[in-house]
Amino acid sequence: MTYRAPRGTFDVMAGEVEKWQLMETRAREICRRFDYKEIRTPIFEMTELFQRGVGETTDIVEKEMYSFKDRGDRNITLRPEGTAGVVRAFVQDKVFAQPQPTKWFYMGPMFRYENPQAGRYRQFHQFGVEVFGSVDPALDAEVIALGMKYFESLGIKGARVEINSVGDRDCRSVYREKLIEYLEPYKDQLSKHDLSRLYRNPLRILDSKDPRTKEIVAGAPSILDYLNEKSEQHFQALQKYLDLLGVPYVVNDRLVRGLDYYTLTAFEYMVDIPGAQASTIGGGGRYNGLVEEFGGPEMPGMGFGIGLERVLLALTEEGVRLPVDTGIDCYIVTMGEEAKAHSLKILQQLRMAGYSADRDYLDRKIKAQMKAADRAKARFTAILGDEELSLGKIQVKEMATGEQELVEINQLTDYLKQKLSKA
RNA sequence: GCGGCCGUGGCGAAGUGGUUAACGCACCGGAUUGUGGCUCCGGCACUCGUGGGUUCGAUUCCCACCGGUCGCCCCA
Repeated sequence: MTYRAPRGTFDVMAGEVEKWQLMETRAREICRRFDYKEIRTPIFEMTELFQRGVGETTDIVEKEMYSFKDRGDRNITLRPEGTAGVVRAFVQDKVFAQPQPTKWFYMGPMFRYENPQAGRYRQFHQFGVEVFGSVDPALDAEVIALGMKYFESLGIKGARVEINSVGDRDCRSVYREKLIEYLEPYKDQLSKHDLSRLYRNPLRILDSKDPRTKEIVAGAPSILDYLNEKSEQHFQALQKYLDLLGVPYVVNDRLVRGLDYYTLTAFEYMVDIPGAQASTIGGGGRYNGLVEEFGGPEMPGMGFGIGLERVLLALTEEGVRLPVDTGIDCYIVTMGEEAKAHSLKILQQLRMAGYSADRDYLDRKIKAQMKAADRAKARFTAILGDEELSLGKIQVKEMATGEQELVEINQLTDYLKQKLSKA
């Protein structure tokens, strides 16, 4: 084997691609119902956009970006997540000047330079939504519910959501100080990694996986005790709306997302996937300062990103039924050069009439052609030889029953139409 | 970046320091020169990830590298 797909990437072929189509179809459908329009932004952006947007101290920016210089010496990065580009588009195209809110969804590949494992790839895919222009916590609830309905529509039953509030800039800076104050005495007990985050990004220590750190963090103050009036009200209202919508959720005050831009609401979708320890299949939150950060007006935002590779894992794990290969309507078997040539015309007619049809292109004998018809799961096989051709007729065999009829060639389409509509 | 496991035909998988590298599936052909699914027969790896070493001899032993996979960190 000379070439293979780059590390952390993969090809999707027949048998698997149907699952992807299903995930995409359901996403579009749910977005239509919630009135979200699709937005497509470039797969690469200027590196600085992600540095500013995602945050300098995040793992994504520090060690996971696919960055390079293009021939014009520009610093380019393959998008590691969807929000930054969408916000950039919102500002660049001055969509903020239009009636609000703006409700968008997107779907497509994202890139992160990480070591691949179950449910983690270097090119992975996300379905995400972003809403701009409203601070109404009902919108937070709608976004969260949209994701849950998406999982439901795919037949994933075990999805749940954890929510938290990381407060606004004011209360978060107060909390940040309190947290550092609490952690400082344990300085020498923190793992080197956690220690390195103590002053740069202390909130992230809260969801550290290090066992010792976990013990220490267990006694740390909760951000929920430091929410100011506004943040507290927002969080309470969100919970009320989620209850109203019947969305099951758990409040997790240690939940901190890996991106810096979140304010107020932060949440994660989880589903247990045995085999892979990755239980998070999506996450999101509010980012009320991001539009301004990118040079737009003060304009709130809210959204999520869902990892389709992980949805796929959940789908497979829960044994969700997927669309099956239905096979073609008609396979044309021919004998002789004249018949072979004529079959092209018949094929075209069938196809234009809306039927799926195919024939042999490998000069195979009749037996092998029949075998190919069987493999193509053809419901009917039309057999054309010199005898039939001279009569202007064609043998039509129904594969399931083995019944065969001689039909006028120019009535083949009608014949199939009648037969297929009965099934 | 770190750690475990693995690397034999299109796929799955056995095997051994030494003449022809099992088997199953798939595929191709034939039995049936105009008819699929069943059956039977035949074909299908100048070679065991790559390079180096040990040896009279290596797919089998050792080393390195590459790749895959799972995990850590972190996340989707």
